[in-house]
Amino acid sequence: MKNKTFYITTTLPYVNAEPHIGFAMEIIRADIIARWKKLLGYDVFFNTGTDEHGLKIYRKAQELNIPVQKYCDEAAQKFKDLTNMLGISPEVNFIRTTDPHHIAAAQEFWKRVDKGGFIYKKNYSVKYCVGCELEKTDSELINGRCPLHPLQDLEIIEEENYFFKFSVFQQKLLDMYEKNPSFVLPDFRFNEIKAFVKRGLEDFSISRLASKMPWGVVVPRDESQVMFVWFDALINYISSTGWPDCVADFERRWVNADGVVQYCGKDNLRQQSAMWQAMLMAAGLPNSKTIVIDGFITGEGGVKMSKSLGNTVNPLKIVTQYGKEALRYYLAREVSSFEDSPFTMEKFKEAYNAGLANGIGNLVSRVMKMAQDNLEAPIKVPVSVGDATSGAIPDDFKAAIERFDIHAASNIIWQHISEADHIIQDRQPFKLIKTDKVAAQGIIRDLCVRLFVIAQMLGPILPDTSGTIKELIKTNKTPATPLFVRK
RNA sequence: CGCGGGGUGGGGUAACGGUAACCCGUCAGGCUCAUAACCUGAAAAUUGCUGGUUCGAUUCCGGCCCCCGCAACCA
Repeated sequence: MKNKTFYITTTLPYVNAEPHIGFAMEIIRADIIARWKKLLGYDVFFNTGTDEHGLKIYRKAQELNIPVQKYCDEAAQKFKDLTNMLGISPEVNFIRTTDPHHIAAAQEFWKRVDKGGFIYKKNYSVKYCVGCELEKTDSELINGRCPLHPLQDLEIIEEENYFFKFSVFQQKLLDMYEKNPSFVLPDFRFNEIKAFVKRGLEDFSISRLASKMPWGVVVPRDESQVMFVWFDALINYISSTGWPDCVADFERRWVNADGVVQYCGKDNLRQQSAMWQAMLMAAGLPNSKTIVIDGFITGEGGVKMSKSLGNTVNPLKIVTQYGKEALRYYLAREVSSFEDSPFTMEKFKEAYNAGLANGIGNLVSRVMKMAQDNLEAPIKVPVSVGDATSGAIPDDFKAAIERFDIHAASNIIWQHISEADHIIQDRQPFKLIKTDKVAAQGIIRDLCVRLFVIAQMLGPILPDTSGTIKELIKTNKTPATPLFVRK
C-alpha cells in the first residue's frame, strides 16, 4: 500500500534582515507538525527556504558594495544554518527563489496565467520620496506626505507594468472558502479574509521595469520587465515540489496529498489565503488545503518588536545560551497557538526552569533513579516506538495537535508530567521498597511506562529529549547529568 | 458608522450561562526518589465601565472607554 502523503511549508523569509524569533516560531511549529505526521506514517514533504529577489535586497547589496548574488548566497546560508540550530528535520527541503529551477518554474507559471488571459499591461504610478530615495505606499504616508521628509513633495513616477486580474477571482475565492470550512485557521482569521474578499478586489501589479530594478525573474517574452517579488516568491510553494518538470512528484506531494498546509504569520494572511490562491486558480492548478496563521511574538507588555525599540530577540542567542530544545519548548508551550504573545528573557528563563529543569528533567531523574536501583531489567516498551496508533499517545493530545493547537497539545504533556510527580508523592515507592518490594516495583514500572508515553508525545516537539528519555528507559539508567540544568 | 483581535488575582495565560482554572512570583508546612527539585496549604480577582436578557453572566445582547494589529502591492 502506498503511503499517504502530507505537504507542509513555511513562508520564505526575506533575506534583507537577520533571522528573527517570529520566523523561528513559524518553522519550529511547521517542524512539529511535520514530525507528528511522520510519526503517524505519512510520507511528509516539508518545505522552507529563502526569498531573495526585489528592490530591498538589491539596494542592501549595493549599500554593502557586494554583488547581489553573493549577498544572497551568504544570507541563504545563514537561514540554512538556522534550521540546523533549531533542530528542524534534516530532510527539510530548502528552496531559494534564485534557484534556476524555481526561476524556470516562475516563468512557466507566468506563461500559464498569461495564457488564461489574467495578465495585462497598464500604467502604474508610484509615489516616490526623493528624501528617502524610496517608493512609498499610501499607508506609509501621513497627510499624503512622507513622515520622514514632510517638507518635500512626493514625486509621482509613472511606469508601465504588468497587472494580475485579481478582481475577477472574488467569487471563485468565496466559493472555494465556502467549500472548505476550515481553509484558514484559526476561524477569526478566516472571517477576516472572507470579509476582505467580499469588499472587492483590486488588480495588483506583478512586474517592475528591469532598467530600474533588475534583481528579479525576467518576464517571459519581455526582457524589459522583471516579476515583482511577491509573484515569484509565492510560486515556490509548488516549484519546490518539482513543478512543472516532475509532474509525478507535484501530483504526489501537492495535488493528491492528504494535507497541504501553509504556515504563516498574520501579516501574510492575504498573500497566502487570497492572492496566492487566485494565482493558482489562474494557472489552472489546485489550491492549498489549509492555511495556518500564527500570531506575533511581541516585546514586553505586548509592544511590537522592533530594532528601534531594542526589544528584538535573536533566536540564535537563545539557542547558544539554553539549547535548541529549550527554545522549541518555549515556542510550543508558552506562546499562544494563534494569538500574539509576549517574550522577554526573564519569562524565558522562568519557563525553562519550571517546565524543563523542574518539570520533565527532574521527573526523568527521579523516576529513572528508582528504576535503575530497584528494577532488575528495563521495562518492556512498545517495540515500534514510532507507532503513534498503538494507543500510547492519548487522544486529547492527538486532537489538539491535529487542529494545530500546539500550545494545548504541550499543556497536555505537562499535565501528564505533573500527574507522575503526584503519583510518586502519594504512593511513595521509594519508601515502600523497604517493606513491600513487589508492590513498589509495580509502581516504578508504571511510572516508567508513563514516562515512555510522555516521551512519545514529546517526540515532535522536543525530538532530542524524547530520544534521550526513551534510551534511558530502554537501558534502565538514570541520566548521568541532568537533562536540563537549572539556570 | 472601514476591518479584525483584546481588556480576568503582582506578571503571563485558561475557561465560558451556574460565583473562576493554570504557570511564575509571595508566605507557611511536608517529603527525601529527584536538579535548593517534588507535594500540601494560605494570601491574592466585585473577570475594563455601564445597561439588558435570565432563577443565575466572566461567559449572551446593546452602549461606552482603553490597548493592539491591518487598511492592498509594507516580499
